[in-house]
Amino acid sequence: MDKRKLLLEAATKLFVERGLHATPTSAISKEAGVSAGILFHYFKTKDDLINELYVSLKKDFTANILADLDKINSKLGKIRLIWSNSWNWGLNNPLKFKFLLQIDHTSCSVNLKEHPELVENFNLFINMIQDQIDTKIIKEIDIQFLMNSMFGLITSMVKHLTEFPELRQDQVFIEQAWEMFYNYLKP
Amino acid sequence: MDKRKLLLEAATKLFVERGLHATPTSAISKEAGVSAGILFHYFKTKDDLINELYVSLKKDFTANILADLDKINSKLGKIRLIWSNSWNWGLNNPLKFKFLLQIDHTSCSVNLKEHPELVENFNLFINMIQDQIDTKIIKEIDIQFLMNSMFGLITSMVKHLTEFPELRQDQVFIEQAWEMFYNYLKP
DNA sequence: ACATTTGTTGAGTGATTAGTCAATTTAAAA
DNA sequence: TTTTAAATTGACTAATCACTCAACAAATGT
Repeated sequence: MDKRKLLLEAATKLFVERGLHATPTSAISKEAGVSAGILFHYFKTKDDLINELYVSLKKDFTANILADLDKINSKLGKIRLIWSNSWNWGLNNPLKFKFLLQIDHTSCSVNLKEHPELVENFNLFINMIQDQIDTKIIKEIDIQFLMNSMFGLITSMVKHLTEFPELRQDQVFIEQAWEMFYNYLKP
Repeated sequence: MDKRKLLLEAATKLFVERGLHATPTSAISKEAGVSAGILFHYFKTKDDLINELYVSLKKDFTANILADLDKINSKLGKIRLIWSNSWNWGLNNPLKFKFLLQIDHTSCSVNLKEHPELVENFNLFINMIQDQIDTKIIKEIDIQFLMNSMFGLITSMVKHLTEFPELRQDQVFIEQAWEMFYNYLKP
């Protein structure tokens, strides 16, 4: 029974259900089934909890979307894998996914650049794309822009499929959307 | 000096800058340059203010993206116009745009379906797309899914262009992104 | 001119919240 | 076993917040 973990999970659930502004720390500890005080044993402040939760989920996400990348040889295949990895993580972790989205759209003083693990994965992605541009596998394009478009597209589609699960022939959508996106990336 | 309007504008700014959870009503009235009490003359509660702000901006947005639609005859041209209208509204109203995004990604008990004006515009859009599917101008696709993908893509790109204005050859991006999306829509 | 409504103020209130802390339990080390 | 350290509790506090209200000002109608 790792109470720290219980707190983080309870927080994720409540933040997504009610929003940051309507989730007191007392509700979090109650949901986690622990005392009110222990929250401040593991986290200095409420903001600190939000921060740590966000960073840990972001790490979870980036680690997962880069999984098995070395098993693919084709350069294009690598982007394609990242594409479906992101998609699958989103569909398999709807709560975590919604929490990340929520924070990404709120001013929340979380500085991701302080976390070397994240910066490293981020650079890995950037370098990979740059290499693909250099070798003319994809067209000349601002990489940040590409990244945001890509995740923006995935995000909105995953959000929709999570809301309307009856639609889910997941893999079909992944494939179709990928084709659209690759059409855009082609030189 | 419409104090109601001043309050809404101040609220938009502060909500975007600090987030809902870190913006007390006192800060809003201070930013607006009015007394603390008057906020509750114009809005029953803080949530009520958030609600009214959101609905009014959503109306502003939908009204604008459907503007001049009757001046275009080509069916495809109509979607294309909605595309660039959305894009332009986002770029021209960055604060309002970010606020809408923020609420859309937070659980906030705002019920848009209570507002006939919004429902009407929403149906207008849906019917237009359905007609285009029927006349084989675009492919068979779940309309809600199409809508979310479309606005998801626009959203992420607008967000990026707002953050990095140096990139902005706006119209080029609008055109390129539209081509990608149309490629997806083609039967 | 007066009366009536509407807009505006800001000090005040009760409720809620983040965060503390002394006391107690549990676990680990010696 | 004894000692020491770490985890856990929940009542408590100080601060903050949403919201009220009595008093006043401005506008509007008669």
